[in-house]
Amino acid sequence: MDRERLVDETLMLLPTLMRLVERPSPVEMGEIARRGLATDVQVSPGHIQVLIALTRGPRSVGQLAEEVGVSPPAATQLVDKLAEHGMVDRHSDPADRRVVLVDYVAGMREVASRIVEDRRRPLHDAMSKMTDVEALAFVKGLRLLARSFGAEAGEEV
Amino acid sequence: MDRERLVDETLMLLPTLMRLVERPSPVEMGEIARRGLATDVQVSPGHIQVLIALTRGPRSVGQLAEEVGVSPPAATQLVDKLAEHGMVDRHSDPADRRVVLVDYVAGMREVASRIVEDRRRPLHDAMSKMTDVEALAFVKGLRLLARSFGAEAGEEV
DNA sequence: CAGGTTATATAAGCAGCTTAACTTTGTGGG
DNA sequence: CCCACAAAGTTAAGCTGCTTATATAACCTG
Repeated sequence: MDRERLVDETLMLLPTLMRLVERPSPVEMGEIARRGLATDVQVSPGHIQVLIALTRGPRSVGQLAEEVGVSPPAATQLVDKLAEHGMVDRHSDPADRRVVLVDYVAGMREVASRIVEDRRRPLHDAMSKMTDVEALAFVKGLRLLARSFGAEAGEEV
Repeated sequence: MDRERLVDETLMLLPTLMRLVERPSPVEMGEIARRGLATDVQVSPGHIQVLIALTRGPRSVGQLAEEVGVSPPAATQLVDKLAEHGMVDRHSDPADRRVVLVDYVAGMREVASRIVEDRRRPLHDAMSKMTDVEALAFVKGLRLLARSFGAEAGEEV
């Protein structure tokens, strides 16, 4: 099989895809607005990643940075913005007061889930056109790529 | 099967992957340096996309913008930088002098191919761990996602 | 309790994109 | 024939999301 062509097609598709994903969609703003929050919110992929990570429980800023794959200052920034809009809260870990634990503001878990849902939709649509085997292979591919590029970038494991 | 989990994992993986892909890798610079060109070159995913697109023949700036999935000014910028480093050339289309045709500078086709090769490597490594079926499913998934997100972003077809 | 390390935050700066406005070239009806 | 409009590209201005370097506070160890 001609893998070279697949590789090149991936090199063409991946950046284009990410530009589309990054393109601000006004949908979430409406969703937030309906809750009486600020209407000019831009929800970036990074914010979505944080919201998803938090569904699995509170996280320190450092853990978020690692899970999302950004530097600690970038994680601080992501949390700043989400906190600014009342989505999440910071409180320092009683066990280690250097650590800042981030969690949903009470009642915002559901709002977050709706915001994430909006992001999920196009992805869901795309996946509905794949078989189970294809969907699994796709995600497996993403995992392999992330690992491979991570190694290239000198990621310590 | 639990598609929701796959969707969420994709939402977590995709942005992380793109950050890794965007991370400047010093490899290409070395490659370029060996040819006597400037050593401080940063080759972004967008530049790689242009270089790949040009392997299929000369392209107008507008065509490049469309293939790469960016606005015309962004395409101009990409071409600017590649031209600055002597990789590509502009000449106006004799048939329509508004059109600017972009093509490799003589002899740079091979250099470009080496630069792209460096980008290909981690991708190639990752794909070598997939079966043929998986690799095809992966690329098919990327295509579906690009289409789906493109539709969401109001892409005219 | 001094000195080093760790977790987060602040500051400064850069790359890549966007929209808006401008220039040049092509086109089609009066 | 020419004038108004459309199209291709560029220039300008501005924003976002990241990075590294630096600062601050808390923890830990001899």
